[in-house]
Formats: sequence, C-alpha cells, structure tokens
Amino acid sequence: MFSGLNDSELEVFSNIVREKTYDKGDMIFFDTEPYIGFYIVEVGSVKIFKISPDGREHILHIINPGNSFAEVPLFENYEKIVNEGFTYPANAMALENDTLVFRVPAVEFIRLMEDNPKLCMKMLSGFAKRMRYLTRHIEEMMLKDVTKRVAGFIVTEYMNSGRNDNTIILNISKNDLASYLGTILETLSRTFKKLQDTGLIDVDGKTIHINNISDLKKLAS
Amino acid sequence: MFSGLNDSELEVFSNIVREKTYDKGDMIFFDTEPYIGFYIVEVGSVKIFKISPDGREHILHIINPGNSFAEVPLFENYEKIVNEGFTYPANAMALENDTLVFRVPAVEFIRLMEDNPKLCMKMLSGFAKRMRYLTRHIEEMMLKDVTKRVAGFIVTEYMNSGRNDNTIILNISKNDLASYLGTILETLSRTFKKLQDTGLIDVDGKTIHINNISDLKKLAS
DNA sequence: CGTAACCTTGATTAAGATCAATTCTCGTGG
DNA sequence: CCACGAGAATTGATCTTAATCAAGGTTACG
Repeated sequence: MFSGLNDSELEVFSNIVREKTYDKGDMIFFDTEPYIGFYIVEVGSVKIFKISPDGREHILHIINPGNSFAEVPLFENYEKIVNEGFTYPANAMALENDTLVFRVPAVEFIRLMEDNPKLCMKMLSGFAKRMRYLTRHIEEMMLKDVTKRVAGFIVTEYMNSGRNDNTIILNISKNDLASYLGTILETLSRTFKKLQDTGLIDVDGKTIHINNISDLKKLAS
Repeated sequence: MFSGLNDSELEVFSNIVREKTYDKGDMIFFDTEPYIGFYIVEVGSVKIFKISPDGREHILHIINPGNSFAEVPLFENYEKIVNEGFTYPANAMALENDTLVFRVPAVEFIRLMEDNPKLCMKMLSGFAKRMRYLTRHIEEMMLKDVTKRVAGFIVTEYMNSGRNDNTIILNISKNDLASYLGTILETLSRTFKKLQDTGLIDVDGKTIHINNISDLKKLAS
C-alpha cells in the first residue's frame, strides 16, 4: 500500500501512525462511534462484524497481518470526517491476545493522499478487491445452503493456504467460523459431521483433512 | 463524477463513450464475459444480480438514471484488463424498454484518470458509498427476517423518495423486489398482506401507503 | 377481447434455528 | 503435576421461518 511513498512521506506517515495492542475479545471500535481513522493489522487477527438488535452476529471479514480495515469512511465525505460526522461501518474485535495494530488518523492520511496519486490508485485497487470480495460473499450467503458454503470455505481456505498436504488448520473458533458462514455453531458442527460421514473430509479439532478435493469443489458448485 | 474534468478532457471523454439502448429483459452483460468497460444509466433502470447454479437469482442493486455500474474491475489489475483477463462481477439486465446507457471503455478511461487526481478521488468516494451500501445490504440479509427487511425497504424508499404523502410507488416488479430483498414472490406477497392486516400499510398494486411510519421504523429495528 | 405476464392464496415440506443436556479441551492455580 | 472450572464443541429433540408446489385470479397491453 505504501510503496508509492518517498522517504520523506514515509517519515511523515510513520510519525502520524500510532500502535496499540489488544487482548483477545477486546473491542477495537464499535459501529456506533465516530470515525477517526483506519487500522493495519501487524500481529494477530481481527474480526469485523455486525450485530442484530437481538444479539445475533455476522462476521464480514477476518483481517490477518499485513491487511488494513476501516478505510471506507476515509472517502465518504471529508467535511464529515473532520467534524466526526461518520461512524465506523461495523464493529471490530481482536481475536487473539497481543494483537498489534497500527492506527492511521484519517485527517492526516487524507492530506498525505492528496499529494500522492499513486497512493490514491493503491487505495482504489484495494477497494476494488474488497468490493469483489463483498459481492462474492453476498452471493455465497444468498444463493447457497450451509453445506455448500462450508465446502466452499474449506476449498478456498486450502487454496489460499499454500499447503499441499490436503489439510487446513482453522485459525478461528468454530463459533466465529459459523458466524462468518452465516449460520450457528450447532449447524456448523452437524455440517462437518455430514461431510465427514460422506467421506469428503476428516475433522479433528481445528484440523480438517480433505479426502476428495474434486468432489468437495463440485459440491460447493 | 466528471466535474473534475476540464473542457478538453470532457471532449476526449465524450469521444470514447458509446451509447446504447436496451429493451426490457435484455442482458447488458453476464458475469462470465470479459470486462471491457463500465456503464452509466441515462434513461430507464438496470438490475445487477447473481444467479445460483439452480437458477435462483439475487439482485444486488437497482441502478437508476445518473448512476454508474461495473466500475470495480477498472481498478483490480490494469494488465489483466487490457488482456481481457477480468470478467464482470455480476450480471446486468435492463428493466425497462428504451433503457439508455453510456458505455465507457476501461483502457481509455484509466488513461484519463491517471492525469486527474480529482477524478480519482471522485471514484474513491463513489466506491466508499457503494461499499457502505453493500455492508448494509449484507447486514440486512443476514441479521433480519423477511418482515423486518420489507418494513426497512418501505421506510428507506419513502425517505429517499422526497415525498411527503406517506406513499411510495414501486418502480420494479414484485418479483424483482422479492429477489432484491432475498426472498421469493410468494413470501413477499404474504408479508405485504401481514403488514396490511396489522394496519401498518396499505398495498394497492404498485402503490404502498404508510399508515404508521414510526411503528414501521420500529419494526424494521 | 384475448393472451401473457404478474400477482395472490393455500397446502405442504425442508432447512436450519432454538432449546437443552452433555462432553471435551485447555489454561490456571493450588 | 493434578484438579478444577470455564469456554468450546457435540449431540439430540423440537420449533419456526420461509421455500416449494400447485391452483387461480388480476392486470396490462396489443
């Protein structure tokens, strides 16, 4: 993201950034509080989620090291940002102890960006990826049943892991995974069992072994 | 969107743009075909949607005059665009006869944008709005039942209409509305009836009269 | 005025949420 | 090093919402 900055700009940048650590379960921000800047995860992981009035939760993203979150409001309306007229678009919670994040204040960052068309393009490109991701997410949630979603998650996760042993290791709780897949813990548990009974996968705690990846892909459509 | 361009740039722009009309039901693009540019609706309306393998459809947006769609792939990867390595992120269909759209070719537009930081910021701001919209959409779909979604839709639609007669006029078919609200025609019909029976609204064809907006808002949470 | 598209209503079914009861796992303090 | 307890996960029984299947009714338009 910052490869378009020259040395002096990087220095400016490093001066405005503040770092902070959180413990597992700590809230980084709520979707009700005024927007002051975006974040970059350095160590640990963060979940971005929404909550319904009756307490049900849906996780939109899991953010891992090297990735940023909450950049969207930066570009909605400059006046509103300086007047703290925007809120964060969702809630953010640290998922691990000693999660380390950088916070980048909005006003200073916008100033930096105005002189850096390259940085601007980088942000656009990041947004585009995020948007395609959200579109895909909606598609998954609205057009597929839980079994397909779980199968799809396993396949995608394996592809992204870079492994070649037909295994994935979950790095979040099954409760969070359920929430991410738009279901609940019990249903996820039953779905894993069903996939195991049909011989497609083996589940042992946080380790999932894929026995038949092509059938799993087919199932996920 | 184009207020940042000077006269000569506007001229360049108007030279690269192509206009086209579609009849109701005509496909503008499929999510399988190579990306060549984005669109601006001038007259009529367009639905952006995804289809599941078994034919179920979910509408992501309804685009009305003055608004653009399919700008996302512009910023994903320049090399891939010129090599036609990207597809459209969803399907687009005209909803009315004589729907008039402008098509803006990707490669030319990117060239134009590179010299216009202002245009770049405009795009970012558009993206931010779109992203907040998508986040809200996911929240609605995942955390609320059909009744809440319908109530919420009516309230939002009324707010955006600028009317003051407690009435909204649907400008899409109920089938499309159902698909947009993540349900099916029959369920939408029953939900309207339920809301009518409880006295919150009156439905007469495409006209919906709101009898009690505060209770309707409360219901939508 | 006839036909096709659009919409409503009813009966039935199925997926997944909820409620409830255990069991498993793992970190912490004694 | 073990025991305890809390959080995490599994399993079962039941309930609810909304999808599906099916049949008619309405509307709009050539």
